[in-house]
Amino acid sequence: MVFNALCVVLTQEYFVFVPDVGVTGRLLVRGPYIVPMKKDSASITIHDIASELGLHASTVSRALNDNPAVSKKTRALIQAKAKAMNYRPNRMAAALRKGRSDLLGVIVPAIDRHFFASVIRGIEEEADKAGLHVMFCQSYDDSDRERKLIEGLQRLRVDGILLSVAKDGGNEPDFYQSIIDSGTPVHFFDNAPRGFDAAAVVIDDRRGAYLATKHLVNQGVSAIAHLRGPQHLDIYRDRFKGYQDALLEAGMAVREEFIVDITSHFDNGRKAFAALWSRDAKPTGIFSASDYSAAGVMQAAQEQGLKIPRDLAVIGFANEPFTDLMTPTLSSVDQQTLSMGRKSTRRMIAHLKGDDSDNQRIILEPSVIERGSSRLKQ
Amino acid sequence: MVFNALCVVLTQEYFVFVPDVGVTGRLLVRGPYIVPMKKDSASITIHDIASELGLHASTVSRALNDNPAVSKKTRALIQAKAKAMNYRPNRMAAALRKGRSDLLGVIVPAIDRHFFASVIRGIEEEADKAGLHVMFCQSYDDSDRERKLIEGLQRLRVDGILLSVAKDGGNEPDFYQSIIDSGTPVHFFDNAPRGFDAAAVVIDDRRGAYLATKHLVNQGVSAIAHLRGPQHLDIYRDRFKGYQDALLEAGMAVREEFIVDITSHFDNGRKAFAALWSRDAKPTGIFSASDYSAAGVMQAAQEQGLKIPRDLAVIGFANEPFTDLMTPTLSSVDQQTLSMGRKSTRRMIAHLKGDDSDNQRIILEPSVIERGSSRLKQ
DNA sequence: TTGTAAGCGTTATCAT
DNA sequence: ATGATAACGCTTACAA
Repeated sequence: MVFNALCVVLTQEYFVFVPDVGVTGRLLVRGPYIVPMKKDSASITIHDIASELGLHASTVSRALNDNPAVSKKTRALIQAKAKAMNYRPNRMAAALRKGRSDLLGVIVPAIDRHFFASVIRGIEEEADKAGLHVMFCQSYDDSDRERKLIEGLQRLRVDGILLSVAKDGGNEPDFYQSIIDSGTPVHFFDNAPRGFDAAAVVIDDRRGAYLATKHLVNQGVSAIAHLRGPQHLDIYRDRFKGYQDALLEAGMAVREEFIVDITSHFDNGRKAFAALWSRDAKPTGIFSASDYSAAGVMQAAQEQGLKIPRDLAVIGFANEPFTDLMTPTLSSVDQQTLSMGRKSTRRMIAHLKGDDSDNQRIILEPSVIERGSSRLKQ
Repeated sequence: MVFNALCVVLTQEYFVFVPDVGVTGRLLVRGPYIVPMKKDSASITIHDIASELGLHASTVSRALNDNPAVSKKTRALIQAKAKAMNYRPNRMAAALRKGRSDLLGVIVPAIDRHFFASVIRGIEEEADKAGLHVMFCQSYDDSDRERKLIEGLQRLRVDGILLSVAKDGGNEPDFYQSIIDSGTPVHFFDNAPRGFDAAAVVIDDRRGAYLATKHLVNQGVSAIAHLRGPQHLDIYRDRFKGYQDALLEAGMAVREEFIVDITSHFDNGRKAFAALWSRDAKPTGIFSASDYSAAGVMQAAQEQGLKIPRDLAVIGFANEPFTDLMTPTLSSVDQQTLSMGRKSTRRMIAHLKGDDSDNQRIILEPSVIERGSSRLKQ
């Protein structure tokens, strides 16, 4: 019992009637007295509830956890009392005792990319269902920060980590393996390391790029450029491969002067346009590995007086919501983000329940979203 | 000590040499023996480190917390050992004992709105500096969910909660007051309840709206419509007031037919344009309380063949990054998001350190970002 | 059905 | 400078 208030009563005379005894009389009260204040709900424990009810803390614990061993009556009594006292179970204490925090750690490069916000939504849905809480962190694509975040989550004793690897590519597969070996389950999504068997849910980037490029081919575009992401990352290498697949299938050459290296930013799209238009051969279509860069290209092209899609058809990758706000709207590739989050989380939950056998790579199917920036026919 | 591996050795003969004693001989080993496996780093405790070093756990604790009472030598020894053993302090246990989790709870409507993602970045910066960890949650503007999240954070024993109130406005000021009374410090940002004294960092919405509308006036726009946010929310009432302030100052009437009620969505912008253009009087400028709706208006207007800003000048509110990607780029009002996050967090930290006197409303100054959608004069 | 007691991994207050 | 010990709030095996 904690005392946080001092009630000073020096001397006070009360006129009292005690009903149970039927006695009336005078009562002289002297002080000071220390009187317990109403406790903060954060400091109310099962012991407080127990003592109010003349029970033991263990019974209260059982009742609040719906343990069938406790009688219906006392359970109802206890639960009502807990509610009345505004009791908040201390999850730290429970976690410490149970050796399980019911916390899931999630690390993404940045939460304000719609792609990740949407995956997170999928994760949240499944975690909520399972009664897990989720701790989101941003690596800002910085692998040093990613390592620190992982260690922080381990200190918090999260039950598992869902990770989309930082795109600076600074952490080796060995590092991730060592985390898993240290006893923290790690499942990957989106950008997953290769080189060892780990549970992962990824998109088929090669096929997504193939479909996007093929879409341009189908629209009758014959000179297709590619804004290519950093080639030290698997996902961007795969997108480049898919681009080549579609060109080769259509009998078109992969032309060096039609490839511009970018990172996923708006300004890089503008620069890419400038680079392409400084060369002799001009493309009539662009497949960009990034929506942001595609948006930059569109803006720069329009400033040059080009009509999109007539003079230049554009398609991006990731289906960010702003693609729908542009003029014309920007075609893109959808990555089944919600599904990615849900699937990842469901597998992690299965893993935590003891099924740690599933360390396959699940590969989701992307789909092209056709919008104004690439619609030439029909 | 936990044993998680069984090493079965039935009978095995070893030829051994014991250097310290200088004895050579035969050793007959019988089994089975239970052999401790290398422990998961999550299960290594200060007791393990202590016993490896022949010290006591309390000394290890002191050393790892840089308590000056422990000698330089042993401290270095202990810290090296902890590193070698890949020790991860159990924050749950520390929090339980210290009565302080070093966790900050943050609730925002949605993390994929750039406004909130940016405030969060500011929060993260300051929290990192102070060694606090942050738990982000999304209310999706649902006040039921907001209540559940708050309770969840209380169970986690976060030291304080930073809250941007859900925009469905379902929770009364009394509710928030009761949370604070229950002992959990709550500071508000962005959308803060009125009716009681609570620490809050908000933007001067009225002034932001005034500046935006005045900007249109200065560009020579004479018929200015307003896409008006839900009037049960202070922030949108204020933006409406600022709009009126600027009109009155310019000697313009506030015309009923130029006001359309929206919620902050792209489609509502499109609908608003349709509504405005179905009426007799057509505006030549629009101040929208939301960037998303402003984007919708722009798109719908352009589809009708209107030239922006020539036929219709547009300015939004919030300065979402997509405003820079549009054609033309969309003017908006910046809300000092980073600053909002930083200031909020710094005050909460001061509060947690014992200074709970500061429950003022801090009001930040907004600024107009002029872009293509409203630039009529040079 | 309920009570008792031990223990989860720390930190803080004593001793030594 | 270090060790012993209790306590934080909970769960759970065991006892009654």
